[in-house]
Amino acid sequence: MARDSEQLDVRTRLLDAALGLVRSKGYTATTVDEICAAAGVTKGAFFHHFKSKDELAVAAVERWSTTTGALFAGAPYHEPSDPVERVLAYIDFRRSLIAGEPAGFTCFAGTLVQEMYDARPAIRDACAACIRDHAATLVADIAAAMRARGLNGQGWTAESLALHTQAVLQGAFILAKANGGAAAAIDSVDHLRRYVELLFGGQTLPTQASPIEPTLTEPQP
Amino acid sequence: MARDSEQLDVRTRLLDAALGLVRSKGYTATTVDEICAAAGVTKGAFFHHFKSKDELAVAAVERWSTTTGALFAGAPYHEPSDPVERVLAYIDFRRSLIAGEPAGFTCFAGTLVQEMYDARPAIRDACAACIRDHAATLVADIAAAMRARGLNGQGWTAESLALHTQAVLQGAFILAKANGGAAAAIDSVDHLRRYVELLFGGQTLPTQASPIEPTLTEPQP
DNA sequence: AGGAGTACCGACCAGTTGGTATGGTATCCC
DNA sequence: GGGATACCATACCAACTGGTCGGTACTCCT
Repeated sequence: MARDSEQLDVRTRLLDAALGLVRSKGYTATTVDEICAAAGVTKGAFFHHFKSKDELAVAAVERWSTTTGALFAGAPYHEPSDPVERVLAYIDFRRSLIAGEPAGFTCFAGTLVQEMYDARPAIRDACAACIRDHAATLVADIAAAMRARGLNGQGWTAESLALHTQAVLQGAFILAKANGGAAAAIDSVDHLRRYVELLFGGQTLPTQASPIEPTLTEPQP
Repeated sequence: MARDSEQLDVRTRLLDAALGLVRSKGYTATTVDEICAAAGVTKGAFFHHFKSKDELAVAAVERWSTTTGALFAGAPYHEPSDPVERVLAYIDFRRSLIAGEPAGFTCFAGTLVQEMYDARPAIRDACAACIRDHAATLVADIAAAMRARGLNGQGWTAESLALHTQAVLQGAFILAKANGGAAAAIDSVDHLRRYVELLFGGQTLPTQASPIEPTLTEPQP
């Protein structure tokens, strides 16, 4: 048991180091030596736990999927009884996570798949599963919201709207990286929230006049 | 003049080769030798025209910006007299471009900035300017649409909506790369169109019942 | 003619890359 | 206590990387 926890420790340190480095430098530009240095281990340890750099990448996606999955599963946006409000609360929660440096709030899977989708199918598939699985956690709430508002046969499905939220977030991250800040990304998420409000009827929420509370933008200039 | 056209030819071939390779393999994974081979020139020619690989990247972004700028400037979506319809026609035009392999319809600037935003400020700034300039071409139509529909002080600006369209497109490209096809990206663009319709009043367009013509999806399975 | 400048070639270089070979040590099982 | 195994460190390697440099062919100017 002590051995297992120790093994998990080195392995986890390698994965976390890879997550941080790849999110800011990209996958190809991140070297195995850098990952080892950041994790405080040597190359021998690296290749003891992973057969190759690509295998580490797949494992890192899985770790990213589980850690973010736990974060969202434990987040408070599931509390509202109205499914429409749950969907909006999810968007607000995603919005609240966008702060600081892009490397701190952008999506590892989205970054990785953009770079490696063509060259490494295994990595691409792992990233695709990560994004798809997260989007799937929204489908039940969106479907319930559609039923609650009598929206069906409008030419779109709960699955497509769930994926659309992920597309907006991924695109917002690119804007943030390009503009060097979180402001542009937050603006886009606000548009996403407005879209969901309009889809499900803007009158149902009390915060309609100023749909977004400005308390999360920036502490002090 | 013949010399100039010859110079432009080799330089352009290098830039086009870089555009294609980087869009499918990423910037770091694309080697100078590969670019030279794809362009049919030697390494000596490469470093005659560009002082470094990074300088080529910046020049490639500029070329991408001018070629796509010409494509959009000459596109037919500027024809409708109603500014709302022009905005929707722009979205339809973007939608029609999404077909085939992701490397063929995704955005070079978005791909590049995602990978290099932190390590190479010059490349990031060039990509940011490219995206920002393209978004700026939409602002006049969006602002006119807002005026035409009496939308002001709604908590969003024409600039933010223009950037949001780019965010949706960039995010749609990531979904396409992850899922290995254009379908997911098109779904997201459809949501974007629906958002714009809802913003400016869904009743103003004859295509409201089935907002998207399915003629552009796939020729034959 | 001849010299200067431009465009290009391709062999070469130093540094870096992912990955390996080998050896040492702690723990576990018998 | 002895061997098997997991875990990790160090030294090392072949391949590849961006970039350099001496040389060549060609054009233009005078």
